[in-house]
This record gives sequence, structure tokens and C-alpha cells, in this order.
Amino acid sequence: MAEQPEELQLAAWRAFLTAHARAMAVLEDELQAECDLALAWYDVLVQLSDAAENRLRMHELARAVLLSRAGLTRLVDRMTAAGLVERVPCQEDRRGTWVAMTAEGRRVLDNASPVHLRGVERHFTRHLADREAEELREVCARVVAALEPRL
Amino acid sequence: MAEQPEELQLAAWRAFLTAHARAMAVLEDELQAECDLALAWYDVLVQLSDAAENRLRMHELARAVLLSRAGLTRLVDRMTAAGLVERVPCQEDRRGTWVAMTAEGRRVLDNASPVHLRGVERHFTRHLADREAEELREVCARVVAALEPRL
DNA sequence: TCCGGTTAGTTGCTACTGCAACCATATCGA
DNA sequence: TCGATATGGTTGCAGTAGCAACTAACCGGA
Repeated sequence: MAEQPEELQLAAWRAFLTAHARAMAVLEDELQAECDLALAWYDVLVQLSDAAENRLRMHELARAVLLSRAGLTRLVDRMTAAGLVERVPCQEDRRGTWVAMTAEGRRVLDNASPVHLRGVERHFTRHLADREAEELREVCARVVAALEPRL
Repeated sequence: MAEQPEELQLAAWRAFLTAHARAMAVLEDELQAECDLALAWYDVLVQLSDAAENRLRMHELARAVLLSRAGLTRLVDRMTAAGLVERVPCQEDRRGTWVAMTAEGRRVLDNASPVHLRGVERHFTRHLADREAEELREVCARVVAALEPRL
């Protein structure tokens, strides 16, 4: 009997889940061990680094790092205490707050970035041929696009 | 100038992360809303359902659902209280404990399974052609295989 | 047989997260 | 202009996770 198509699709989904979990665990561990930095913190610094003037509003940052507003409030609290970011009152909207990367945050990011990117290469992209990478990106983009409306 | 290969690979990695996060969030929400069941609970039931005699040792189950042993102890506590699984002392190794699915667990799984599988199809596999699914499965399997040694 | 080292599972502790409620501010319509 | 409504961010609370330490039991070699 031929394998059912659903089996193939489900196997892909399961492999996807496992690959994500295992890769994330290793990257988290390596960044923690070599840079003493949690992946969530790294993620915040990357988002700020990519943003104009190295700053973002709380709600923008929350969305970018896939955290609730409450969760981000606490994360920014911790990172502020560590001196990596700072809160700046927003002039245009006095309810709002900017989160800006500090010089120390920049230093930590520059230190961690090579470690993380090396890890992504070693544990993930190394296993993708260029054509496969492009296809993966495209497939994932389709999945995300279809889910966007509900956000 | 041609795009750097690393950019392509990194874009694939980022799309992979976003697709995972968004898809998981939707599936979790749907299962919770329609079946009042957390994805982690569903995952436990699926693993037990696939296992011989519908039971697994604690450490096997922990590994299968990607949880620490401590985390699994608490999860099994909660699911036992809800009547979905039960602990059975292990005869062959008196340190050990089997976790077995109850009739109620079977019922809950049978109820939730169509909902979850429909969600996986709607939000994920629908966007993959058969060839793409096979390729995704294979790429992810390579990533996992390369990471296995450290587990 | 017995002793050191390993494995199975649980527990205390702490860290991180989300939800819902809250206040302050902005916005829009009458 | 003013009131209703929505938005931005924080806080109290509760739930869930991991680490390290612990007990019990297994296993291998002297």
C-alpha cells in the first residue's frame, strides 16, 4: 500500500517541531555558556540594533520578540538593571516609553553576535543547500503570511 | 551586488523561527478554546497513544515531550489529578514508574485529535506541496541528527 | 558480598511568563 | 468641548519551567 499523503505531511510537521526545539536548546545553552547571555536578551538587543536610532516602543518590541506586554515590562526591567537598555519617555505620546540600547548593550551584542551566528551556522544553516534555504524561507513565509491576519 | 549567501541562510533561519512561533501559538489557542486542552497535555497523550501498551517510563516520556524530568513530574501530577493518566509502579526496575493513559485520557485524545490535526493542516501543511513536505522533513531530520550526539 | 558510581524520580527553590485589572493618556464623534 | 472608547504600559497574581539536591534502587568489579 502506498503511504498516505497526510503521513508525509505530518512527518514534516513533527520533524519541524523537533528541529526547532533541539536547535533552540543548543543555541540557548551555547550563548549562555560563552557569553552569559539569555537568548531572549540577545533577541531584544538584535531588534533594537536593527531599529532606527536603536530604539523601539514597548509594544513594538514586545511584538518583535514574541512576548506579551507584561512579559516585556519585566524583561526590560531586568535588562535595565543590567545596564543593557534604558527607558526613555516618549515626547509625542506621553503614555509611551522608548526602549533604547545603551553603549553597554551595544558592547554585549557585538560580543555575542559572532557566537550566536556561528551557532546558527553550525547547527542549522550548515545543513541547508542554498536552494533548500531559499525554499525553506519561502515555505515558512507562506505559513506566516497565512497566519498574519489574526494578529 | 549579489546577495551574500549568509543573508539567504539567515533569512531562512528567521522565517523558520517566526513560522514556528506563530503556528504554535495558533494551534495552542485553538486546542485550548475548542477542547480545553493544553498542547503539552495533548503531546503527552499522543506519545502514550503511540507507545506499546499505551505507557512509557517517566524519563522516556520526558525526552519525548521535550521536558526536564522535574517538569514532567509536575505535568504528570496535574494530568493524574485530571484523570487522564496514571502512575504504575515498574516491576522490572523498582526505581521506575510507568505513566499509562487512562480510558478518560483516550477519550480526551480522541476528541482533541481531529481538532489538532485539522489545525496542523490548515495552518501548516496546507502550505506545503508534497515535494516540499518531503524536503522539509529531510532537512529537519538532518538538523536533528547532527544535534543528537549531545543528548 | 559489598562498595563506588550511575540512573530514576521527586522536591525545594527561584526565574520567567501570561492574564486580568488598573491608571494615564490619546482619539474620535456629537 | 466633553464624554465614550481605545491604547500604552505596569502591577498583582497564579501557573509552569529548570537546576540542584535528595532518596531509592540498580549495576559492575574487587
